[in-house]
Amino acid sequence: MPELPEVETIVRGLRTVLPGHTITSVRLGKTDFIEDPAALGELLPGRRIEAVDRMGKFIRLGLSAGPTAKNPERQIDLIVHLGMTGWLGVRRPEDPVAPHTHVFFELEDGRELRYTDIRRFGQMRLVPCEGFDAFRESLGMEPLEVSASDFGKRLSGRRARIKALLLDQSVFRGIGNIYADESLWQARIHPARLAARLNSAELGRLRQAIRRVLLRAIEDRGSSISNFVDAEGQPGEYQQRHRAYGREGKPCFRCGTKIRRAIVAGRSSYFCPRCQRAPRKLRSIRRQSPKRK
DNA sequence: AGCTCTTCCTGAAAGC
DNA sequence: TGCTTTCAGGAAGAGC
Repeated sequence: MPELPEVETIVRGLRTVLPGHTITSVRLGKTDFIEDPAALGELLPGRRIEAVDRMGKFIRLGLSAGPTAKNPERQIDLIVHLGMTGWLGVRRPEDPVAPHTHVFFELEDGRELRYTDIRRFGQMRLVPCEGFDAFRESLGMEPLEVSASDFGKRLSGRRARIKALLLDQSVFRGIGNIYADESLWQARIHPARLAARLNSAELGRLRQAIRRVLLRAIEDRGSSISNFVDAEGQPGEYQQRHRAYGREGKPCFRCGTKIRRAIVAGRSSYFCPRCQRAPRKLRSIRRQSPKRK
């Protein structure tokens, strides 16, 4: 569910209600997605939430130095990744608790910041300030901030399929399966094209397509495919603008050809076989995927 | 370097 | 109806 626009939507919601508030205690359910569960209870109570922002698909809560806790002088970031089904939002204690809610951060005003994650593919960890640069450098560039020349540099010479690189968070951070397909459709580039074979016009179109798609999706507060809701519990609307993702067999919005689905980079990929021409090599290879077992 | 397959987990939808 | 299989917005690791 959560790619860059959905995470941005969650972050914007949290930013209006969290900064300035202090975590008083932490309650945990299942913790197998938390790097160091005990550290949450040890290090977070007494810290004030100073900032809420997003890095790719990661949410960062910037926390003040602790009061009497150990290492009181050090600031810490709480880093949260929503995985496939994660959700983070603020509720009152009397509000019903959604199933699969596994972390409650109690705030000084009585409210609770809750983390819910059905599949627990999310991640939660504390990153001390001295570890932050290393963390950030493990991620690629923000797709909404990358210049045209950096965009080209990141992809030039790469023999991987363009879709695989768009999904690679160390190249650009924040693009997932939906927005990769939507951007490639918009740019009229087949997902299985090798990045090194894209010409400069195609690279330019792709960068612009990514920008347009992501910005519009953020305006629409993300895509709600099955159960994504924002920090307030409202669904997004961008799914109504999908042009490729999930549209197998339906007519292309540009040319009317039926949208096809194929596995590229190990993921379901939707594209228009007419607007997005397959690379020559590929047409001979890769027909049927062998059924295992 | 890059590809495919597997795994983590739960639930919805499709298949029989 | 009911049981089984497949698939899902993510990502890391193994093996080739």
